[in-house]
Amino acid sequence: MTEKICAVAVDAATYAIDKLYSYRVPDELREQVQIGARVLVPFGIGNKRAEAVVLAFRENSGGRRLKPVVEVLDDAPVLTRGQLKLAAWMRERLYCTYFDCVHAMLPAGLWFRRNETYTLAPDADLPALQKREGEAGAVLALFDRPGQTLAVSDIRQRLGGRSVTRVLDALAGEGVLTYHSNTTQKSTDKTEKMLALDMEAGEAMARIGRRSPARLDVVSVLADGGWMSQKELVYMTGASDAALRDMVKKGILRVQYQEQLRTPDFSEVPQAAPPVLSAAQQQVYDGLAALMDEDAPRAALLFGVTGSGKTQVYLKLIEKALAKGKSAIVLVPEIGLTPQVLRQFAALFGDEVAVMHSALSVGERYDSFKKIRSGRARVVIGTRSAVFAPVQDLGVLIIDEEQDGAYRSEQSPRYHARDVAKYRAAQENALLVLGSATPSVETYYGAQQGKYPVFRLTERFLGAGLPDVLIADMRGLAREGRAGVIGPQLESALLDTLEKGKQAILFLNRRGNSRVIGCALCGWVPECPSCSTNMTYHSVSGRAMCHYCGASVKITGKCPVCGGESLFTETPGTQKVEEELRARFPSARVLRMDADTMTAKGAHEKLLSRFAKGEADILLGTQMVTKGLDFENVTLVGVLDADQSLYAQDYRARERTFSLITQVVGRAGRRFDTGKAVIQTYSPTHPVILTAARQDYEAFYEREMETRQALQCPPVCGLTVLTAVGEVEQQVLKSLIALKVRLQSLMEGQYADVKAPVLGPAAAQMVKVMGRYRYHLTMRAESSARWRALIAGVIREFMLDGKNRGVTVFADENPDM
DNA sequence: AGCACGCCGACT
DNA sequence: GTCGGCGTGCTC
Repeated sequence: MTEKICAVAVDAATYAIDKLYSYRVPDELREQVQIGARVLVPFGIGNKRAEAVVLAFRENSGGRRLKPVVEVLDDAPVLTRGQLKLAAWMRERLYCTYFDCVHAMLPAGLWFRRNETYTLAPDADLPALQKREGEAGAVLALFDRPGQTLAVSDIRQRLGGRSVTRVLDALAGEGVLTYHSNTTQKSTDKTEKMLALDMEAGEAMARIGRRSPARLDVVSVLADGGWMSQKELVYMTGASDAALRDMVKKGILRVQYQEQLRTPDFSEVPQAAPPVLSAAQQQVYDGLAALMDEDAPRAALLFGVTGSGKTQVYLKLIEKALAKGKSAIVLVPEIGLTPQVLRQFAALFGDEVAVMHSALSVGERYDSFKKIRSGRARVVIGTRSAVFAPVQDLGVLIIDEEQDGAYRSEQSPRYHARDVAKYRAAQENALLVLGSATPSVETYYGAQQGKYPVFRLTERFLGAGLPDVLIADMRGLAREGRAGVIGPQLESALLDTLEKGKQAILFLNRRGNSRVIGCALCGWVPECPSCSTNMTYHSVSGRAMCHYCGASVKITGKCPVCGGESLFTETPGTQKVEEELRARFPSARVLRMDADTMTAKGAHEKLLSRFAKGEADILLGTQMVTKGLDFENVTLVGVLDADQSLYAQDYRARERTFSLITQVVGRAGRRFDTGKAVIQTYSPTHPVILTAARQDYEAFYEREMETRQALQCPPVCGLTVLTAVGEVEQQVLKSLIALKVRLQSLMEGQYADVKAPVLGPAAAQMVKVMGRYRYHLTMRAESSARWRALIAGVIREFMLDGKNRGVTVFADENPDM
């Protein structure tokens, strides 16, 4: 028989050395090693055990002597061939390891806690063995008696933390020790003890006799022959656990353990009839349904203004997918996954719904995963990571609010759920629906290029009108000697609202830690002369800097345009604004909602429901208050600092600002025509603000495309950013400059075909995070296989080069910066 | 990233 | 003489 060899992706491998490693499959594991299953392999010089996923089988080892697979961790594959293919696809595009991708696809509960042990042979001559030389003797000295078992971690610790795997393996080879590993999954399958009668009810009664009333109750409760959980039975009859155990022993009851899923129980949500579509909705649905029927990779943009009822169309599409025997995935931004939305899905699809989002516990997520993988749930609703849900036979994949930034992962793998969704839909012949009221510029550009048909919903639900939009010019406020963040227009609108007993929502529109600087008198904002993008302020150096090319200008405290001396850097936080509100409107009840007050689980809902009940007059917060916009009594919405997001140095900043203002304005007038929106800005004539105020996406888009063309940013051009991070600033810069030189020289020779200018090094928005400095190199180039090979190659080379010790580098394509 | 190997200074 | 400092190179 020929040797069997498997190619695996190893967990312990870092990006620089990540590739497929070959291992010999011992004969006794031949049957168990399967593609997509996890195995334990010795890795590195120390042969430390590492988890790995089998990706393929190979014929020969190329003449090398291979290490053997130690153990098989899964009886059945945890990843399908399709998922393995997706992992390879992601790895190539996201500059990450196979295992990073695998981690993204599987719930944390599926991972293992490992406890490896070695047991001394029962017949070992311990005194003789302990006299042995070197490490072997030292290891054996830790044993007190033959047959004893010690954990590897324990042995290692007692020997001063050195790697001991090699000696242990050698001793195991001699037969002195035997290896054993207990791998326990982090989340175990939860079961529930179920009881039922094991004989006729009458006979059972007779056996028990009148002296045990609780037991008689148990029999009568179970008389219909059904199963009931022990927990419930105890609750209903008052019988003790011991009594029930005894009844089982006597043969009156029988036990069965039923798998229990820690998934939300929708059984009490009353079933609802499928939504009735309006004529416009029906037309859109028909178009999308026809695409789904083509059973080929299809993608479409559902461009529906706020309040036009996109969800109804989604529900109908999912219903159709189910009717065809297929599954559906709906992605929503974190903020959109409210209990109300869930109930809407549950009312239509009942127990076929599975939820996946980050607020679930490890166990809950694991159970949702199981419910989906087994096919018990065919409708998945969740946030970003739900795009990996292991549904069988995907029919439709919907991304709601596809422009939302929450679809991009901030940690490795830095995937964008929309990109993964596109790939999945294409691979699995599913329909991809990108839904939005303000599509991302990338998506709309794709639609304009003919990549996706566009379906439009332009009518507002129930014909609700737009609110009055007031663009409040904040320039010159400082000159008048007025301080604070609430301008006169907003102040009077607030007074008016409070007088009428209505409610108001105020947005503090800040993002991350970038500081926009500008003139409070004329609205001037510093711009990079070579990149024509806004610069952001760094208080450490007192300079405004460009994050693409690294150029900077000194901020003197005086506006170069009007000479004014009131430069704003950032608006105060929610706490400060709250104080100001209390001071100016002492009788108003203010509710603050921000990251600080929202740490507890479910705090969101609690706060919003208090607001909905009218327990407060003003709701103040960051983006997360958008959920409150649907409340009937809210007639005023204020955006306190539109500029903070507008001028952030990020080519998507204008797009985000447009989207936010559009949503705010669109929703404020949802129920009443009396709604009012106040947008405070230092740039009252900025096209983004003007187009958003009148909900004119097309005009915004036209203008924005011109800007992107001028800036050479996506979707016109690809952007690749290399970031170096390290504790010694000079070293980070030195390494990054060397990397730049290396890139440039490769693009002179071997990679001349993908030549692109390299900008930087430039400081990151946050130059120093937790004692580590970050600098960027920026390149404008189309991402192609060749380009990615160049980038991946230089990163690997960089990380393997001893000179760069202490500095790590990673790449991102079209990131949010 | 770990981890082992190897070559130098401070200690019993 | 040796214990342990961290520079260097490898991971089937």
